[in-house]
Amino acid sequence: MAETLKKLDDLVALCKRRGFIFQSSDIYGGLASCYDYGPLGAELKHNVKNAWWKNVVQMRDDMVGLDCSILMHPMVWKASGHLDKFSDLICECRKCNTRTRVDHLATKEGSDSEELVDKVCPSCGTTGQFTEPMPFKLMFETQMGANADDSMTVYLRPETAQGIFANYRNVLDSTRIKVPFGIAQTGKSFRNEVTTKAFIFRTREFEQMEIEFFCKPGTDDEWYEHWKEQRMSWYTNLGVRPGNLRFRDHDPDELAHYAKACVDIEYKFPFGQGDWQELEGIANRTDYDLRQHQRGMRSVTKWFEAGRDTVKTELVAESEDWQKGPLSFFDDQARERYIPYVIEPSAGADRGTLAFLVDAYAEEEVKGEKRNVLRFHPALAPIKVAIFPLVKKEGMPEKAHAIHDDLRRHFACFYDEKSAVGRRYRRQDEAGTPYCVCVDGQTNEDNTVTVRDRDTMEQVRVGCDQLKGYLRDKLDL
RNA sequence: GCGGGUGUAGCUCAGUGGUAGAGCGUCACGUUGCCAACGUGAAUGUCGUGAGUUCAAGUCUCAUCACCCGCUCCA
Repeated sequence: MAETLKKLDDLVALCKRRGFIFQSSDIYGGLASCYDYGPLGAELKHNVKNAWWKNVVQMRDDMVGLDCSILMHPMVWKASGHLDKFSDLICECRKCNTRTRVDHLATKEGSDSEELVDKVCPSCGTTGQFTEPMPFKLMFETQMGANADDSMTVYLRPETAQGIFANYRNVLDSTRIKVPFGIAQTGKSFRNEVTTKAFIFRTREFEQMEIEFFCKPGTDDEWYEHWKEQRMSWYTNLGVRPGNLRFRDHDPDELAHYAKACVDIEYKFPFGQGDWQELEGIANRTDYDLRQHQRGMRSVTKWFEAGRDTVKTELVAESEDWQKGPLSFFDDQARERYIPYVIEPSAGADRGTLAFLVDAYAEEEVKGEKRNVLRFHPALAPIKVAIFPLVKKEGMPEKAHAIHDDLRRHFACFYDEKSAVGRRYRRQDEAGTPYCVCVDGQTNEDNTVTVRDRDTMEQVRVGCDQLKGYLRDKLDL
Protein backbone atom coordinates (compact mmCIF):
# COMPACT_ATOMS: atom_id res chain seq x y z
CA MET A 1 0.00 0.00 0.00
CA ALA A 2 2.47 2.64 1.15
CA GLU A 3 5.33 3.19 -1.27
CA THR A 4 8.79 4.06 -0.02
CA LEU A 5 11.23 6.31 -1.86
CA LYS A 6 12.29 4.84 -5.20
CA LYS A 7 14.54 7.55 -6.52
CA LEU A 8 16.23 10.47 -4.88
CA ASP A 9 14.71 12.94 -7.38
CA ASP A 10 11.30 12.66 -5.72
CA LEU A 11 12.79 13.59 -2.37
CA VAL A 12 14.88 16.41 -3.85
CA ALA A 13 11.70 17.87 -5.38
CA LEU A 14 9.83 17.63 -2.08
CA CYS A 15 12.76 19.16 -0.22
CA LYS A 16 12.75 22.18 -2.47
CA ARG A 17 8.96 22.49 -2.67
CA ARG A 18 8.50 22.47 1.09
CA GLY A 19 11.64 24.32 2.08
CA PHE A 20 13.85 21.58 3.49
CA ILE A 21 16.91 21.91 1.26
CA PHE A 22 17.88 24.33 -1.51
CA GLN A 23 20.84 24.48 -3.86
CA SER A 24 23.37 26.98 -2.52
CA SER A 25 23.63 30.26 -4.44
CA ASP A 26 20.64 29.14 -6.47
CA ILE A 27 20.04 32.58 -8.00
CA TYR A 28 23.57 32.53 -9.42
CA GLY A 29 23.16 29.11 -11.00
CA GLY A 30 24.34 27.22 -7.94
CA LEU A 31 27.69 26.28 -6.47
CA ALA A 32 28.71 22.66 -6.92
CA SER A 33 28.02 20.35 -4.01
CA CYS A 34 26.87 23.11 -1.66
CA TYR A 35 23.38 23.12 -0.20
CA ASP A 36 21.35 25.30 2.14
CA TYR A 37 18.77 24.16 4.66
CA GLY A 38 15.44 25.99 4.36
CA PRO A 39 12.98 26.73 7.19
CA LEU A 40 11.86 23.11 7.69
CA GLY A 41 15.30 21.66 6.93
CA ALA A 42 17.02 23.89 9.48
CA GLU A 43 14.59 22.64 12.14
CA LEU A 44 15.09 19.04 11.08
CA LYS A 45 18.89 19.16 11.10
CA HIS A 46 18.78 21.01 14.40
CA ASN A 47 16.63 18.23 15.84
CA VAL A 48 19.02 15.55 14.51
CA LYS A 49 21.96 17.23 16.23
CA ASN A 50 19.98 17.83 19.41
CA ALA A 51 18.83 14.20 19.53
CA TRP A 52 22.44 13.11 19.12
CA TRP A 53 23.66 15.48 21.82
CA LYS A 54 20.95 14.37 24.22
CA ASN A 55 21.82 10.73 23.55
CA VAL A 56 25.59 10.96 23.90
CA VAL A 57 26.05 13.84 26.38
CA GLN A 58 22.92 14.63 28.37
CA MET A 59 21.99 11.01 29.11
CA ARG A 60 25.49 9.82 30.06
CA ASP A 61 27.76 10.35 33.06
CA ASP A 62 30.94 9.63 31.14
CA MET A 63 30.58 12.21 28.37
CA VAL A 64 31.05 15.98 28.09
CA GLY A 65 30.59 18.40 25.22
CA LEU A 66 32.93 20.75 23.39
CA ASP A 67 32.73 23.34 20.63
CA CYS A 68 36.05 24.11 18.95
CA SER A 69 37.08 26.69 16.39
CA ILE A 70 37.36 25.67 12.77
CA LEU A 71 40.78 27.32 12.37
CA MET A 72 43.53 25.81 14.49
CA HIS A 73 47.29 26.02 14.78
CA PRO A 74 48.57 24.57 11.51
CA MET A 75 50.91 22.24 13.40
CA VAL A 76 47.79 20.37 14.54
CA TRP A 77 47.48 19.08 10.98
CA LYS A 78 51.17 18.33 10.73
CA ALA A 79 51.03 16.21 13.87
CA SER A 80 47.78 14.48 12.97
CA GLY A 81 49.19 13.45 9.60
CA HIS A 82 46.51 15.25 7.61
CA LEU A 83 48.86 17.81 6.09
CA ASP A 84 51.01 15.11 4.53
CA LYS A 85 48.30 12.58 3.79
CA PHE A 86 45.85 15.17 2.52
CA SER A 87 48.20 16.78 0.01
CA ASP A 88 49.09 13.83 -2.15
CA LEU A 89 50.87 14.11 -5.45
CA ILE A 90 48.64 13.10 -8.28
CA CYS A 91 49.19 12.67 -11.99
CA GLU A 92 46.96 12.16 -14.97
CA CYS A 93 47.19 9.51 -17.67
CA ARG A 94 47.41 11.28 -21.04
CA LYS A 95 45.76 8.33 -22.71
CA CYS A 96 42.57 7.95 -20.68
CA ASN A 97 42.65 11.11 -18.52
CA THR A 98 42.37 9.10 -15.33
CA ARG A 99 43.91 10.74 -12.29
CA THR A 100 45.80 8.57 -9.86
CA ARG A 101 47.85 9.17 -6.74
CA VAL A 102 51.51 8.82 -7.61
CA ASP A 103 52.15 6.55 -4.64
CA HIS A 104 49.35 4.26 -5.81
CA LEU A 105 50.90 3.67 -9.23
CA ALA A 106 52.26 0.20 -9.81
CA THR A 107 55.47 -0.37 -11.69
CA LYS A 108 55.43 -2.57 -14.77
CA GLU A 109 56.30 -6.15 -14.12
CA GLY A 110 59.94 -7.10 -13.59
CA SER A 111 61.04 -3.59 -12.74
CA ASP A 112 61.61 -1.86 -9.42
CA SER A 113 61.98 1.55 -11.00
CA GLU A 114 60.56 4.55 -9.19
CA GLU A 115 60.48 6.60 -12.40
CA LEU A 116 57.11 7.76 -13.68
CA VAL A 117 57.91 6.53 -17.20
CA ASP A 118 57.96 2.99 -15.85
CA LYS A 119 54.61 3.23 -14.09
CA VAL A 120 51.42 1.67 -15.40
CA CYS A 121 48.05 3.36 -15.54
CA PRO A 122 45.67 1.31 -13.37
CA SER A 123 42.76 2.34 -15.58
CA CYS A 124 43.88 1.66 -19.15
CA GLY A 125 47.16 -0.22 -18.64
CA THR A 126 49.26 2.23 -20.63
CA THR A 127 52.84 2.63 -19.41
CA GLY A 128 54.52 5.95 -18.80
CA GLN A 129 52.05 8.36 -20.36
CA PHE A 130 51.63 10.56 -17.31
CA THR A 131 51.56 14.30 -16.81
CA GLU A 132 53.94 15.84 -14.26
CA PRO A 133 52.85 15.10 -10.69
CA MET A 134 50.87 17.93 -9.13
CA PRO A 135 49.89 18.39 -5.52
CA PHE A 136 46.27 17.57 -4.89
CA LYS A 137 45.19 19.55 -1.88
CA LEU A 138 42.43 17.89 0.06
CA MET A 139 42.47 20.53 2.80
CA PHE A 140 41.06 24.00 2.18
CA GLU A 141 43.67 26.68 2.83
CA THR A 142 43.30 30.29 3.76
CA GLN A 143 45.50 33.10 5.02
CA MET A 144 45.42 34.39 8.57
CA GLY A 145 46.51 37.98 9.07
CA ALA A 146 45.48 40.88 6.86
CA ASN A 147 49.06 42.00 6.16
CA ALA A 148 50.58 39.88 3.44
CA ASP A 149 53.98 40.18 5.16
CA ASP A 150 53.11 38.38 8.35
CA SER A 151 50.15 36.30 7.25
CA MET A 152 50.40 32.54 7.45
CA THR A 153 48.66 29.64 5.82
CA VAL A 154 46.03 28.02 7.98
CA TYR A 155 43.61 25.23 7.14
CA LEU A 156 39.90 24.73 7.47
CA ARG A 157 39.62 21.62 9.62
CA PRO A 158 39.00 18.41 7.65
CA GLU A 159 37.58 16.80 10.79
CA THR A 160 36.41 18.02 14.18
CA ALA A 161 38.28 15.25 15.97
CA GLN A 162 41.60 17.07 16.25
CA GLY A 163 39.99 19.92 18.16
CA ILE A 164 38.99 17.36 20.76
CA PHE A 165 42.51 15.91 21.02
CA ALA A 166 43.91 19.43 21.30
CA ASN A 167 41.55 20.10 24.24
CA TYR A 168 41.73 16.73 25.95
CA ARG A 169 44.16 18.09 28.55
CA ASN A 170 41.99 21.19 29.16
CA VAL A 171 38.90 19.05 29.69
CA LEU A 172 40.71 16.74 32.13
CA ASP A 173 42.03 19.73 34.09
CA SER A 174 38.75 21.62 34.26
CA THR A 175 36.09 18.95 34.89
CA ARG A 176 37.46 16.36 37.36
CA ILE A 177 36.34 13.73 34.85
CA LYS A 178 38.42 10.55 34.64
CA VAL A 179 39.28 7.93 32.04
CA PRO A 180 37.19 6.24 30.71
CA PHE A 181 35.36 9.27 29.38
CA GLY A 182 34.42 10.86 26.11
CA ILE A 183 34.15 14.27 24.49
CA ALA A 184 31.43 15.05 21.95
CA GLN A 185 31.34 17.81 19.40
CA THR A 186 29.26 18.85 16.40
CA GLY A 187 30.52 21.23 13.76
CA LYS A 188 31.46 21.98 10.19
CA SER A 189 34.40 20.33 8.47
CA PHE A 190 35.80 20.87 4.99
CA ARG A 191 37.41 18.51 2.49
CA ASN A 192 38.24 19.12 -1.15
CA GLU A 193 36.78 15.78 -2.21
CA VAL A 194 37.77 14.48 -5.62
CA THR A 195 34.15 13.86 -6.47
CA THR A 196 31.04 14.95 -4.72
CA LYS A 197 27.97 12.83 -4.81
CA ALA A 198 24.23 12.54 -4.62
CA PHE A 199 22.57 15.64 -3.20
CA ILE A 200 23.78 16.34 0.35
CA PHE A 201 25.40 12.91 0.74
CA ARG A 202 28.98 13.93 -0.05
CA THR A 203 29.72 17.63 -0.01
CA ARG A 204 32.93 19.59 0.43
CA GLU A 205 31.53 21.47 3.39
CA PHE A 206 29.73 19.21 5.83
CA GLU A 207 28.78 18.88 9.45
CA GLN A 208 30.09 16.18 11.72
CA MET A 209 28.89 14.74 15.01
CA GLU A 210 32.01 13.24 16.55
CA ILE A 211 32.92 11.52 19.78
CA GLU A 212 36.42 10.75 21.00
CA PHE A 213 36.12 8.24 23.82
CA PHE A 214 39.30 7.87 25.90
CA CYS A 215 39.91 4.55 27.59
CA LYS A 216 42.66 2.48 29.15
CA PRO A 217 44.71 0.46 26.62
CA GLY A 218 43.46 -3.10 26.74
CA THR A 219 39.86 -2.05 27.35
CA ASP A 220 39.61 -0.52 23.88
CA ASP A 221 38.08 -3.58 22.22
CA GLU A 222 35.23 -3.62 24.75
CA TRP A 223 34.52 0.07 24.28
CA TYR A 224 34.67 -0.38 20.52
CA GLU A 225 31.91 -2.99 20.78
CA HIS A 226 29.96 -0.77 23.19
CA TRP A 227 29.92 2.17 20.81
CA LYS A 228 29.18 0.00 17.83
CA GLU A 229 25.94 -1.20 19.42
CA GLN A 230 25.16 2.14 21.02
CA ARG A 231 25.39 4.03 17.73
CA MET A 232 23.37 1.53 15.73
CA SER A 233 20.57 1.64 18.28
CA TRP A 234 20.49 5.43 18.07
CA TYR A 235 19.33 5.22 14.46
CA THR A 236 16.80 2.48 15.04
CA ASN A 237 15.41 4.21 18.15
CA LEU A 238 14.78 7.26 15.99
CA GLY A 239 12.67 5.15 13.68
CA VAL A 240 15.06 4.14 10.91
CA ARG A 241 14.03 0.74 9.55
CA PRO A 242 16.57 -1.85 10.75
CA GLY A 243 16.46 -3.51 7.35
CA ASN A 244 17.94 -0.37 5.82
CA LEU A 245 20.92 -0.37 8.21
CA ARG A 246 23.94 -2.63 8.45
CA PHE A 247 27.49 -2.81 9.79
CA ARG A 248 30.41 -3.11 7.42
CA ASP A 249 33.80 -3.93 8.87
CA HIS A 250 36.79 -2.40 7.12
CA ASP A 251 39.32 -4.76 5.63
CA PRO A 252 42.77 -4.43 7.19
CA ASP A 253 44.15 -2.92 3.98
CA GLU A 254 41.55 -0.17 3.81
CA LEU A 255 42.10 1.03 7.39
CA ALA A 256 43.27 4.61 7.79
CA HIS A 257 46.82 5.20 8.95
CA TYR A 258 45.75 5.75 12.55
CA ALA A 259 43.20 2.97 12.96
CA LYS A 260 43.43 -0.46 14.52
CA ALA A 261 39.85 -1.33 13.56
CA CYS A 262 36.98 0.43 11.88
CA VAL A 263 33.36 -0.37 11.15
CA ASP A 264 30.85 1.65 9.16
CA ILE A 265 27.15 1.94 9.85
CA GLU A 266 25.69 1.95 6.38
CA TYR A 267 22.26 2.96 5.11
CA LYS A 268 20.61 1.68 1.97
CA PHE A 269 20.23 4.91 0.02
CA PRO A 270 18.24 5.08 -3.22
CA PHE A 271 21.11 6.39 -5.37
CA GLY A 272 21.76 4.74 -8.65
CA GLN A 273 21.55 1.03 -7.98
CA GLY A 274 20.42 1.42 -4.39
CA ASP A 275 23.85 1.40 -2.85
CA TRP A 276 24.72 0.93 0.77
CA GLN A 277 26.55 4.04 1.87
CA GLU A 278 28.31 5.11 5.05
CA LEU A 279 26.38 7.07 7.66
CA GLU A 280 28.89 6.83 10.45
CA GLY A 281 32.26 5.25 11.11
CA ILE A 282 33.38 3.81 14.43
CA ALA A 283 37.16 3.58 14.60
CA ASN A 284 39.70 2.44 17.14
CA ARG A 285 42.27 5.22 16.76
CA THR A 286 44.54 3.69 19.41
CA ASP A 287 46.89 6.20 21.08
CA TYR A 288 48.06 7.47 17.71
CA ASP A 289 46.68 11.01 17.91
CA LEU A 290 47.71 11.84 21.47
CA ARG A 291 51.20 10.49 20.85
CA GLN A 292 51.48 12.50 17.66
CA HIS A 293 50.37 15.68 19.43
CA GLN A 294 53.02 15.12 22.08
CA ARG A 295 55.52 15.22 19.22
CA GLY A 296 53.79 18.24 17.73
CA MET A 297 53.94 20.15 21.02
CA ARG A 298 57.70 19.67 21.12
CA SER A 299 58.06 20.72 17.45
CA VAL A 300 56.74 24.28 17.73
CA THR A 301 60.24 25.74 18.02
CA LYS A 302 61.20 23.99 14.80
CA TRP A 303 58.12 25.43 13.19
CA PHE A 304 59.23 28.98 14.09
CA GLU A 305 62.71 28.19 12.84
CA ALA A 306 61.21 27.08 9.51
CA GLY A 307 59.57 30.50 9.17
CA ARG A 308 56.20 29.16 10.16
CA ASP A 309 56.19 27.06 7.04
CA THR A 310 54.21 24.09 8.29
CA VAL A 311 54.79 21.91 5.26
CA LYS A 312 58.57 22.17 5.63
CA THR A 313 58.57 21.64 9.39
CA GLU A 314 59.72 18.19 10.47
CA LEU A 315 58.20 16.70 13.60
CA VAL A 316 60.77 15.82 16.25
CA ALA A 317 61.10 12.15 17.10
CA GLU A 318 58.94 10.63 19.80
CA SER A 319 60.67 10.77 23.17
CA GLU A 320 61.69 7.61 25.00
CA ASP A 321 59.33 8.29 27.89
CA TRP A 322 56.33 9.15 25.73
CA GLN A 323 54.04 7.23 28.08
CA LYS A 324 54.71 9.85 30.75
CA GLY A 325 54.29 12.78 28.34
CA PRO A 326 52.04 15.83 28.83
CA LEU A 327 49.03 14.11 27.24
CA SER A 328 49.27 11.03 29.43
CA PHE A 329 46.70 10.22 32.09
CA PHE A 330 47.53 9.28 35.66
CA ASP A 331 45.15 6.69 37.03
CA ASP A 332 45.28 7.33 40.78
CA GLN A 333 43.38 4.14 41.63
CA ALA A 334 45.76 1.84 39.79
CA ARG A 335 48.72 4.20 40.40
CA GLU A 336 49.77 4.03 36.76
CA ARG A 337 50.30 6.46 33.92
CA TYR A 338 49.42 5.80 30.31
CA ILE A 339 48.34 7.41 27.04
CA PRO A 340 44.66 6.48 26.59
CA TYR A 341 43.35 4.64 23.59
CA VAL A 342 40.59 6.35 21.65
CA ILE A 343 37.35 4.98 20.20
CA GLU A 344 35.88 7.40 17.68
CA PRO A 345 32.24 7.21 16.58
CA SER A 346 32.11 9.81 13.80
CA ALA A 347 28.77 10.58 12.17
CA GLY A 348 27.78 12.89 9.34
CA ALA A 349 24.98 15.23 10.36
CA ASP A 350 24.01 15.96 6.76
CA ARG A 351 23.99 12.38 5.55
CA GLY A 352 22.19 11.37 8.74
CA THR A 353 19.57 14.01 8.05
CA LEU A 354 19.29 12.68 4.49
CA ALA A 355 18.86 9.14 5.77
CA PHE A 356 16.10 10.25 8.15
CA LEU A 357 14.38 12.02 5.25
CA VAL A 358 14.70 9.03 2.93
CA ASP A 359 13.50 6.59 5.55
CA ALA A 360 10.55 8.77 6.56
CA TYR A 361 9.34 9.25 3.00
CA ALA A 362 6.16 7.45 1.96
CA GLU A 363 3.61 7.75 -0.79
CA GLU A 364 0.11 6.50 -0.17
CA GLU A 365 -3.23 6.49 -1.89
CA VAL A 366 -6.11 8.01 0.05
CA LYS A 367 -9.51 7.97 -1.65
CA GLY A 368 -7.88 7.88 -5.07
CA GLU A 369 -5.54 10.79 -4.30
CA LYS A 370 -1.81 10.56 -3.74
CA ARG A 371 -0.54 11.47 -0.29
CA ASN A 372 3.13 12.24 0.38
CA VAL A 373 3.99 11.84 4.02
CA LEU A 374 7.20 12.09 6.00
CA ARG A 375 6.95 9.79 8.98
CA PHE A 376 9.56 11.45 11.16
CA HIS A 377 10.10 10.34 14.72
CA PRO A 378 8.45 13.02 16.88
CA ALA A 379 11.85 14.10 18.22
CA LEU A 380 12.99 14.92 14.68
CA ALA A 381 9.81 16.42 13.21
CA PRO A 382 10.35 20.10 12.36
CA ILE A 383 6.79 20.89 13.49
CA LYS A 384 5.31 18.84 16.32
CA VAL A 385 1.76 20.17 16.31
CA ALA A 386 -0.28 22.11 13.74
CA ILE A 387 -3.38 24.01 14.88
CA PHE A 388 -6.31 24.72 12.56
CA PRO A 389 -9.71 26.33 12.87
CA LEU A 390 -12.08 24.17 10.83
CA VAL A 391 -13.43 27.31 9.13
CA LYS A 392 -12.82 31.02 9.56
CA LYS A 393 -15.94 31.95 11.54
CA GLU A 394 -17.87 31.53 14.78
CA GLY A 395 -14.81 32.38 16.83
CA MET A 396 -12.88 29.31 15.67
CA PRO A 397 -9.76 31.25 14.56
CA GLU A 398 -9.65 33.10 17.91
CA LYS A 399 -9.92 29.87 19.86
CA ALA A 400 -7.32 28.19 17.66
CA HIS A 401 -4.94 31.13 18.14
CA ALA A 402 -5.36 30.85 21.91
CA ILE A 403 -4.49 27.14 21.79
CA HIS A 404 -1.53 27.87 19.53
CA ASP A 405 -0.18 30.52 21.90
CA ASP A 406 -0.38 28.06 24.76
CA LEU A 407 1.12 25.03 22.97
CA ARG A 408 3.98 26.90 21.26
CA ARG A 409 5.59 27.49 24.65
CA HIS A 410 6.16 23.72 24.80
CA PHE A 411 6.39 22.43 21.23
CA ALA A 412 7.33 23.71 17.79
CA CYS A 413 3.86 24.59 16.47
CA PHE A 414 2.32 25.93 13.30
CA TYR A 415 -0.97 27.77 12.85
CA ASP A 416 -2.84 27.54 9.54
CA GLU A 417 -6.29 28.77 8.58
CA LYS A 418 -5.82 29.05 4.82
CA SER A 419 -7.96 27.12 2.32
CA ALA A 420 -9.81 23.87 3.00
CA VAL A 421 -8.91 21.85 6.06
CA GLY A 422 -8.14 18.74 4.00
CA ARG A 423 -5.42 20.62 2.15
CA ARG A 424 -3.94 21.79 5.42
CA TYR A 425 -3.69 18.18 6.61
CA ARG A 426 -1.85 17.32 3.38
CA ARG A 427 0.59 20.16 3.81
CA GLN A 428 1.42 18.96 7.30
CA ASP A 429 1.84 15.40 6.01
CA GLU A 430 4.57 16.66 3.68
CA ALA A 431 6.22 18.55 6.51
CA GLY A 432 6.12 15.40 8.66
CA THR A 433 4.04 16.94 11.47
CA PRO A 434 2.91 14.14 13.82
CA TYR A 435 -0.28 15.80 15.17
CA CYS A 436 -2.86 18.27 13.93
CA VAL A 437 -5.34 19.96 16.26
CA CYS A 438 -8.61 21.20 14.79
CA VAL A 439 -11.01 23.64 16.45
CA ASP A 440 -14.62 23.18 15.26
CA GLY A 441 -18.21 24.03 16.16
CA GLN A 442 -18.29 21.48 18.95
CA THR A 443 -15.36 23.22 20.67
CA ASN A 444 -17.68 26.05 21.73
CA GLU A 445 -20.09 23.59 23.31
CA ASP A 446 -17.86 21.18 25.24
CA ASN A 447 -14.34 22.70 25.02
CA THR A 448 -12.89 19.75 23.10
CA VAL A 449 -10.85 19.64 19.87
CA THR A 450 -10.02 17.01 17.27
CA VAL A 451 -6.49 15.61 17.36
CA ARG A 452 -5.50 13.89 14.15
CA ASP A 453 -2.66 11.38 14.00
CA ARG A 454 -0.36 11.65 10.97
CA ASP A 455 0.32 7.94 10.61
CA THR A 456 -3.05 6.35 11.36
CA MET A 457 -5.12 9.38 10.21
CA GLU A 458 -7.38 8.62 13.16
CA GLN A 459 -9.10 11.44 15.01
CA VAL A 460 -9.88 11.64 18.70
CA ARG A 461 -11.68 14.29 20.76
CA VAL A 462 -9.50 15.74 23.49
CA GLY A 463 -10.53 18.29 26.08
CA CYS A 464 -8.68 21.59 25.73
CA ASP A 465 -7.55 21.37 29.37
CA GLN A 466 -5.98 17.96 28.75
CA LEU A 467 -4.50 18.84 25.34
CA LYS A 468 -1.02 19.79 26.48
CA GLY A 469 -0.55 16.65 28.56
CA TYR A 470 -2.10 14.47 25.88
CA LEU A 471 0.32 15.74 23.24
CA ARG A 472 3.29 15.53 25.58
CA ASP A 473 2.56 11.85 26.21
CA LYS A 474 1.99 11.13 22.54
CA LEU A 475 5.14 12.95 21.43
CA ASP A 476 7.18 11.49 24.31
CA LEU A 477 9.51 14.50 24.38
C1' G B 1 38.48 13.67 -14.12
C1' C B 2 35.86 10.64 -18.32
C1' G B 3 31.19 9.26 -20.98
C1' G B 4 25.82 10.00 -21.47
C1' G B 5 21.45 12.98 -20.27
C1' U B 6 18.88 17.40 -18.51
C1' G B 7 18.17 22.85 -17.67
C1' U B 8 11.46 27.33 -19.91
C1' A B 9 6.68 30.17 -13.71
C1' G B 10 7.41 27.73 -6.81
C1' C B 11 6.75 22.26 -8.95
C1' U B 12 5.88 18.87 -13.40
C1' C B 13 6.47 19.91 -18.26
C1' A B 14 4.61 21.73 -23.65
C1' G B 15 6.71 25.09 -27.08
C1' U B 16 7.90 24.07 -36.23
C1' G B 17 13.87 30.54 -36.19
C1' G B 18 8.51 34.96 -35.96
C1' U B 19 3.41 37.86 -29.62
C1' A B 20 6.10 33.33 -23.31
C1' G B 21 2.25 28.65 -22.55
C1' A B 22 -0.59 24.54 -19.73
C1' G B 23 -1.65 21.68 -15.38
C1' C B 24 -0.68 21.72 -10.31
C1' G B 25 0.71 24.96 -6.44
C1' U B 26 0.50 30.17 -4.26
C1' C B 27 -2.55 34.63 -2.99
C1' A B 28 -7.52 37.33 -2.55
C1' C B 29 -12.90 37.12 -2.27
C1' G B 30 -17.20 34.02 -1.98
C1' U B 31 -19.10 29.20 -0.87
C1' U B 32 -17.84 25.06 2.26
C1' G B 33 -18.50 21.71 8.50
C1' C B 34 -12.66 16.97 8.97
C1' C B 35 -8.58 14.76 4.59
C1' A B 36 -5.12 18.02 -1.98
C1' A B 37 -13.70 20.39 -2.85
C1' C B 38 -16.08 24.34 -5.97
C1' G B 39 -16.72 29.32 -8.27
C1' U B 40 -14.55 34.09 -9.55
C1' G B 41 -10.28 36.85 -9.87
C1' A B 42 -4.89 37.84 -9.33
C1' A B 43 0.33 37.54 -8.99
C1' U B 44 4.49 34.91 -10.63
C1' G B 45 9.65 34.34 -16.21
C1' U B 46 17.75 37.18 -16.36
C1' C B 47 13.66 30.60 -21.15
C1' G B 48 20.74 28.39 -16.23
C1' U B 49 24.83 32.18 -17.75
C1' G B 50 27.85 34.61 -21.65
C1' A B 51 29.09 35.19 -26.59
C1' G B 52 28.13 34.18 -31.92
C1' U B 53 25.03 33.43 -36.53
C1' U B 54 20.41 35.93 -38.21
C1' C B 55 16.06 41.18 -40.15
C1' A B 56 14.55 38.04 -35.93
C1' A B 57 17.15 32.92 -31.13
C1' G B 58 13.56 29.54 -25.74
C1' U B 59 14.62 27.14 -30.67
C1' C B 60 20.84 27.03 -34.51
C1' U B 61 26.50 27.30 -33.09
C1' C B 62 30.42 27.82 -29.39
C1' A B 63 31.92 28.42 -24.44
C1' U B 64 30.60 28.13 -19.44
C1' C B 65 27.71 26.83 -14.82
C1' A B 66 24.59 23.44 -12.23
C1' C B 67 22.04 18.87 -11.52
C1' C B 68 21.02 13.54 -12.69
C1' C B 69 22.83 8.49 -14.45
C1' G B 70 27.20 5.36 -15.23
C1' C B 71 32.58 4.91 -14.56
C1' U B 72 36.74 6.76 -11.61
C1' C B 73 38.04 8.56 -6.85
C1' C B 74 36.93 8.65 -1.64
C1' A B 75 43.68 9.68 4.00
